[in-house]
Amino acid sequence: MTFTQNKIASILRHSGYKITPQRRAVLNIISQSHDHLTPAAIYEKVHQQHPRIGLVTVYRTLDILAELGLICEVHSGGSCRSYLMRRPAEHHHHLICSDCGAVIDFTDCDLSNLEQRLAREAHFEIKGHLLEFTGLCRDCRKRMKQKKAAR
Amino acid sequence: MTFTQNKIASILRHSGYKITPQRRAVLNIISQSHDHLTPAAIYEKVHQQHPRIGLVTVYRTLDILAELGLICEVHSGGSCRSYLMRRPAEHHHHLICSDCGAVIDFTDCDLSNLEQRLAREAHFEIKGHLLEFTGLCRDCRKRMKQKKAAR
DNA sequence: TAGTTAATTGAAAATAATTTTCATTTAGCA
DNA sequence: TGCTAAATGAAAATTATTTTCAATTAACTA
Ligand SMILES: [Zn+2]
Ligand SMILES: [Zn+2]
Ligand SMILES: [Zn+2]
Ligand SMILES: [Zn+2]
Repeated sequence: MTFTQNKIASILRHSGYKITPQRRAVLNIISQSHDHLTPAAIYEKVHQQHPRIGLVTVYRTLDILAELGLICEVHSGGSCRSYLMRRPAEHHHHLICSDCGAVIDFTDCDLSNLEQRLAREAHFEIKGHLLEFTGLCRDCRKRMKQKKAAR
Repeated sequence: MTFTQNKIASILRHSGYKITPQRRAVLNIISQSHDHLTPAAIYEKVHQQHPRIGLVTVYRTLDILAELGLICEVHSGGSCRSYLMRRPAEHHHHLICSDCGAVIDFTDCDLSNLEQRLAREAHFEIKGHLLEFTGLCRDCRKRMKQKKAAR
């Protein structure tokens, strides 16, 4: 479950941002897709429902949504800057299929031991972390097995 | 300690690549810097010693070196596509200072429990992971403290 | 060591990604 | 219903990356 429309609207408003149809449209697209989407892909989809929207607005909207933590940026695998809807409240990470790009969330990263050790050893004050696993999703594994069997 | 020049040359040659002065120069710059460098920054430095080198060659060289695992790509923090020398043989990760960009390596990530759990729950075949911590390095922490004290 | 050849290079052009500028429009509020 | 600051879209500007192609060169062979 993602944030509700209302919750999102309230967060935007409280941060001094207006709720515009364009911003709604971008949010809708991202929350409807389970995959991560590049700015260009988001633009394309939004554009179908909202032909007058500009790519610039998509970029600006993404910056705001990411800044507010409503969406998250995904890095692994080729293209930088893709976006995913953020699950509410909870810190989480992604499992990304290197074949089809499917994204699965997980929440219990439990890096606190590692974090403490590193902070101590490197005299770092750790503020955050980026953790992503890559591999093959269930479907892609199946597909590969079938291919192999067919040979 | 990074790979020796010879080791690197041998890896390149075994993969069918030639050892050119340009490739040497790019490797030297990356291995001499402890920070991660963008393609543009690498180009700038290489260019000083090697004025006739083109940015295109830098891009092509980076692609090859990354493909062979001799350097690694760093993602966090603003600009995508920065490169760091890879420490030999061992799997490792980075601590990145969000203030000055300093990079510190660490090796013992020990994500195997998490990995197994995720593989089981999500039916994923996990092939790799991306883990980076961000925070403040020793020096930047000091600097901040001094600033605070001065107020 | 000279000759051969496929890989590599650099310059320029092409393409793609992102940001800036600015005149016009609009959401949110009184 | 106005008012106003924020947001928008179009176009231009900037930045990042890739492609193309003729000239050069590293590595191998005779
Ligand atoms: Zn898949
Ligand atoms: Zn985490
Ligand atoms: Zn620092
Ligand atoms: Zn690891």
